[in-house]
Amino acid sequence: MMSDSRVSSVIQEWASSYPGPAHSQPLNPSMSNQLAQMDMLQYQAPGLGRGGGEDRGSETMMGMSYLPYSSSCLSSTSSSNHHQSHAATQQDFSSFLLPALRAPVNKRSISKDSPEYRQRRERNNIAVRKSRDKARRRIVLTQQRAMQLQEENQKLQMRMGQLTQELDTLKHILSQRHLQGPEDAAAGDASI
Amino acid sequence: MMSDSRVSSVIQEWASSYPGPAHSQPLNPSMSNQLAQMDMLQYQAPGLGRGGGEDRGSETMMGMSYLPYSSSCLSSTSSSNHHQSHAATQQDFSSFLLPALRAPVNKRSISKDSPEYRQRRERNNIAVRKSRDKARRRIVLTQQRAMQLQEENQKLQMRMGQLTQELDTLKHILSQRHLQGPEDAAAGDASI
DNA sequence: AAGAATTGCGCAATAC
DNA sequence: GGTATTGCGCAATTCT
Repeated sequence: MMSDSRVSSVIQEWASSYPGPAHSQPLNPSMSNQLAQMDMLQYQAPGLGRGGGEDRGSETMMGMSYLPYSSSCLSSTSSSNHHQSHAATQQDFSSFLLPALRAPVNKRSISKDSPEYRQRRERNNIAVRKSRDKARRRIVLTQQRAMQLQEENQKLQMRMGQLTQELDTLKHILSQRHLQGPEDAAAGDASI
Repeated sequence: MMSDSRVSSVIQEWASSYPGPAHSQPLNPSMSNQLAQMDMLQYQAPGLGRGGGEDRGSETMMGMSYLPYSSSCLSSTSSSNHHQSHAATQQDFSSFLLPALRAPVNKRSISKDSPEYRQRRERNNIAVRKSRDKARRRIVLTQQRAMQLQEENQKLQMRMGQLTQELDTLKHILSQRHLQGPEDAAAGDASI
C-alpha cells in the first residue's frame, strides 16, 4: 500500500515527461508504434554503391555496414565549414559551378558572420542543448521506471505465490471438511 | 504462463543490450547508480559567469538557464573549424598567443587534408553512427521493457485481487464452519 | 600504442 | 517569425 504510492509517483513523473515533447501522441496504446516514434525511424545506411571501400569488416551490426553517407565529394579545401550537407542541394551545386563568387562573400551578406546569423545560431544552440538535456532526462526516467516496475513485479509475484499457497491450504482444509457436508458452491467459484 | 515466457524473452533482449557497451559494471545491483551510469553523469551547465547576456528568458528548465558554453570567444573569422573546445586547453591558448603560425598551416602537416587525417575522421564517423544507432536501439528496448513490465504488472495486480477475494471467501466460509469445530490453526497461518 | 566507442558540441534541415 | 527535434561531423575523452 505504501510502496504503491511511492512507485506511482515516479511513474507519473515519467509519464509527464514522456508524451510531452511534441508529436502529441493520440493516447492510443496500439502497442506497435507508440515507442518507435521517437527514434529509430528510417535510420538506415544509404545504399550508395561505392563497394570498393576498405571493407574494414568485422563491424556490421544487424547486417548493415556503417558506410559513410557521401564518402566521395570531400572537397572543402579551405574556407567555410566542414558541412557539405549530405543531401546535395542546388545551393551546394551552385558553389561548384561558380567558384568565384561564393556564399560567404555574396548572397546579400545574409551568410555567416552577420550578427543576425550569429544570433540565430546562438538561439538554436541553446535550444539544442535544452532539447538534448530533456532527452537525457527522459531516458533516465524511463530506466528508473523500468527498474521500479521490475521491482514491483517481483514483489507482486512473491505475494502471489504466498496467496496461492494460502488458498491451496484453505481449499485442502475445506475439501477435508466437505467430506461430510457437500454444500460447497463457493469452492467451484474460487477455482476459476 | 505463456505470456511470461514472451515477456521474459524481450526482457533478456534488453538485458543483453544494456550492460553491453562498456563500463563493465560489477554485477552489483546496489539500486542507486546502476541506471544513472549511462547518461546524465556530470552533465551540468558550466557555471562560467558571463551574466550580462541577452537573457532571452522564459526558458529555464530545472532552474539552470541554457547559456552557451563560451559565447565570448567566437573568433573563427576564417580557416579552421567552429570548434573552440569549451574546456580551454593549452593548445587553444597557444593559438591565441601566436596568431601567426597556426595549426592548419604548421603542425608538421598532420592537420586537416592529409589522407591520414581523413581516414581517421572517416573511421570515427562510422563509429559514431554505429554508437548512436546502438544507443537508439537501447532506448527503444528500454521503453518496450517498461511497457511490458507495466502490462505484466496490471495483470498481476488483477490476479492478486482475484486471489485475495477468493481467499476472503474461503476464510469466511471456514470461519462459519469453525463456529462448531475450533481446530483452525491454519487460519492464523493464512492471515500472515 | 593504436583503434574503437562514447560523448558534448555546433551546424543545418526540418518539424511544429 | 520562432522554438524543438534530429542527423551529422568534429574533437576530446574513455575504453579495450
